[in-house]
Amino acid sequence: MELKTKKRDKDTEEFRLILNSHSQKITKPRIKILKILKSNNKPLTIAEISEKLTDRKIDLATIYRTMNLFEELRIVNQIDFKDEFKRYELIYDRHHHHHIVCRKCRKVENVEPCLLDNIEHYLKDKGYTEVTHSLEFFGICSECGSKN
Amino acid sequence: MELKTKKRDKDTEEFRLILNSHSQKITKPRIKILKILKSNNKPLTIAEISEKLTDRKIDLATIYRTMNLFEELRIVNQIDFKDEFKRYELIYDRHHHHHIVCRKCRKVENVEPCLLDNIEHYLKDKGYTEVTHSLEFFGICSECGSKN
DNA sequence: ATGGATGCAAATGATTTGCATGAAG
DNA sequence: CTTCATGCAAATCATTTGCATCCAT
Repeated sequence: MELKTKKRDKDTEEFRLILNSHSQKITKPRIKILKILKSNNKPLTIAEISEKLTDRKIDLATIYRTMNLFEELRIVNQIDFKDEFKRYELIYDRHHHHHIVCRKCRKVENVEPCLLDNIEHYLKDKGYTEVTHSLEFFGICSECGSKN
Repeated sequence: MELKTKKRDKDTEEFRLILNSHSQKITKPRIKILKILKSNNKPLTIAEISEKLTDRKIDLATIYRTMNLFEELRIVNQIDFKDEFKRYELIYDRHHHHHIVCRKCRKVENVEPCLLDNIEHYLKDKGYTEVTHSLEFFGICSECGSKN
């Protein structure tokens, strides 16, 4: 309880600084959404974010607007798992990584090594600036594979 | 004209074989859509496919159903450029490549080298099967960059 | 005070679906 | 002939938008 409160305050402080550095207003919905994103280790859909708001619900329109803002500010990354939902993940404090998604059970794991810096350099040589990339893997995980 | 007809017939023959090998019926809409995908070098949206149907229009519902079928059969790849539209590209006859999309003008170029086989092996070692990946790059192209 | 964020309701727009008809094997 | 694809219209559902109100600065 004591620990939890401490951690919460520390995160809040961090999020206030981030919003401030982008000249954005510090509001309850924004802080709450950032906390939910931080406490989850996988990309979340809008619906999942909404469900995790246990206390007071935030309007869906607000969540959509907030995520669009965060994406523009590059606070979150929009990730496509080739289903019908867009997913979002915090990027400000994580080292760059990717995902492997099971085509059957939709389980998500992180893929740590990022070996794409050389390709990004190649593109920069071609004249592109602000180069980023989006990389996701898809497969059948061992549990789903053995169940056939 | 003669050449064009020849080429058309050759493609048609190829597409008939592909559909046949998946026990799928050979229909005019399917052949037409495959031809459009083949004669374009970049991933197309449903709307773009529809526009390119100059002679007789195919119903949008049919295009959607066809693309969903082709995706399941792995005849096309669904590609996400982080805008509001899904895009589709033929995969059966191309060597694996990726894209670089300009964030401003949305120009698309191919990125040829694919250096990800080592990561796919790593994932297979972890127990995943049928591993594929989806990789797109985003940046500002030199024209858009100089225009500022 | 005041500009921007939120909530609510309504609109939008891509995608899906039900059903009758038509074409493929 | 029988199954399945197509066209059309209607439905669905994620996402956006307009507007009045509220809150952060």
